Amino acid sequence: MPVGLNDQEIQVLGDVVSHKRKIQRGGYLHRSGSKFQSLFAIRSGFLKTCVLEEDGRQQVTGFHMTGELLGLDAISTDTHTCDAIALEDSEVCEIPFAKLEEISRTIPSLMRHFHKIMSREIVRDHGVMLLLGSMKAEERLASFLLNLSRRFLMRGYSESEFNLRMTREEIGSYLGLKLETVSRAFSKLQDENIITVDNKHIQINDIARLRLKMGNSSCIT
Amino acid sequence: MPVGLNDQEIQVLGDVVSHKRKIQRGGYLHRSGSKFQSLFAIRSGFLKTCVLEEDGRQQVTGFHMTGELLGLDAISTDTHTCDAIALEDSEVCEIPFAKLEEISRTIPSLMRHFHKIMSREIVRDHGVMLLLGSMKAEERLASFLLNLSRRFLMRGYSESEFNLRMTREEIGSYLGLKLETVSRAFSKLQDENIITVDNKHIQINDIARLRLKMGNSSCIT
DNA sequence: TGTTAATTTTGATTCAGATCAATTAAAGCG
DNA sequence: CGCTTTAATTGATCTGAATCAAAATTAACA
Repeated sequence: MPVGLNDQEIQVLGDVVSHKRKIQRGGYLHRSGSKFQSLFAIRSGFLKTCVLEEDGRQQVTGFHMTGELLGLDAISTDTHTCDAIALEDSEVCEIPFAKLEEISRTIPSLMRHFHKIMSREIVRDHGVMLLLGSMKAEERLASFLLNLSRRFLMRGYSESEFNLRMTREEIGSYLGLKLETVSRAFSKLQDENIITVDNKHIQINDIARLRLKMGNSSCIT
Repeated sequence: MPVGLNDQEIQVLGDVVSHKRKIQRGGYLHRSGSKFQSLFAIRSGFLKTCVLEEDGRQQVTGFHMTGELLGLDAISTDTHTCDAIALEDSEVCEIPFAKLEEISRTIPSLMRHFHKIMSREIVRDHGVMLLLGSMKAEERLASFLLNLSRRFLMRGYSESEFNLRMTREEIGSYLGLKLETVSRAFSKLQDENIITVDNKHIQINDIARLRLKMGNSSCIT
């Protein structure tokens, strides 16, 4: 559901503007404050975006996987507003933004598509705002897992079994919870036989009940 | 800070595509689920956007004033994802989106400007996510007031004295708090002589201390 | 492969904010 | 203008998540 391109669309963009870049686990794709030149389409891997607060702690603003587009926030001021860090070895395709704008002038469908992607990011953020503003810990985690599940499914992976790339602390940061609370929520869902947790390996045993846990189905579509 | 156009920019757009529309207090500019055709530039007034949850309660996703652009979320699916309701008599300028895209193809600076506006909305949402994910009640209210203050200032109004257009409940919904908590936070700030509250009338007595209250200055820029 | 560091789980306690409840104040309206 | 409805304040209590603390597990790496 989050900002995404299908394989074919990535291909089209790739033909036009392609400059691949590898980032290894823990490496930065870009840093907050750095000059914005290009958007990045993720070809493989898994990244997080986060902002550094002055006290040194960081707040995760999103997790991003293959097919998603990073850097949309930087268009506003020509400066990146967050760090993008690889949670596993990743490969991205650099898309010089000026070029993208230029090309989209002559290909209306590309322009339209790009606008839809930006808009989808806004809708996604509103979903997260709803989650943070109105859901309790267990509901947040259920939403989060269902969101990951759907994204893995869309990419041809299992929707019921996957490995988390991020720590409990990073999940907590994203969901507005402390890591202990995240851990407890995992344990609770496991006690109810809704999921099976083995450290980073998650198995969803009863997706319907997980959806019920989330309650408010309008969130994180 | 939120998505905005200056007077001149509104003028430019207005020359190209202008169809004004008045919405009286309590009226809908658009409803969730309705077909998306146009963006709306606010010429005067004050609106809120909100999503209706299935239980009938509504969650406020934003407050919007003169010069701001509404409807960006609807581009994604050609369907509005939220309700936009006037909190006071308002006037908007309708901007048919297809026309905007067409024109922006020939005016690069307009296209660029539009992209910046969408991006700014994403940045704004990230700020709200940060607020909801990591700030406590008093800090949230301080952020909210400072944000309003700055927006009023940008529009030529007093930054230290203004009337709220929304209820405590709507503020709470936006900030992820209950209305009682919002009320208590107002009282607390007043007890500390940082602000003076007279129902909907707010006077900021010590903007520096209000900023300190907010703490983490990276939020809601 | 052993040693250290990081991560995760679980328990006990505390606290901010929700909830429940009642009063006061303001706004709509016949 | 008085009556009704809606909004706001304030208090008392309860609760979910934070915090503090310790143990267990996993990962990193020399």
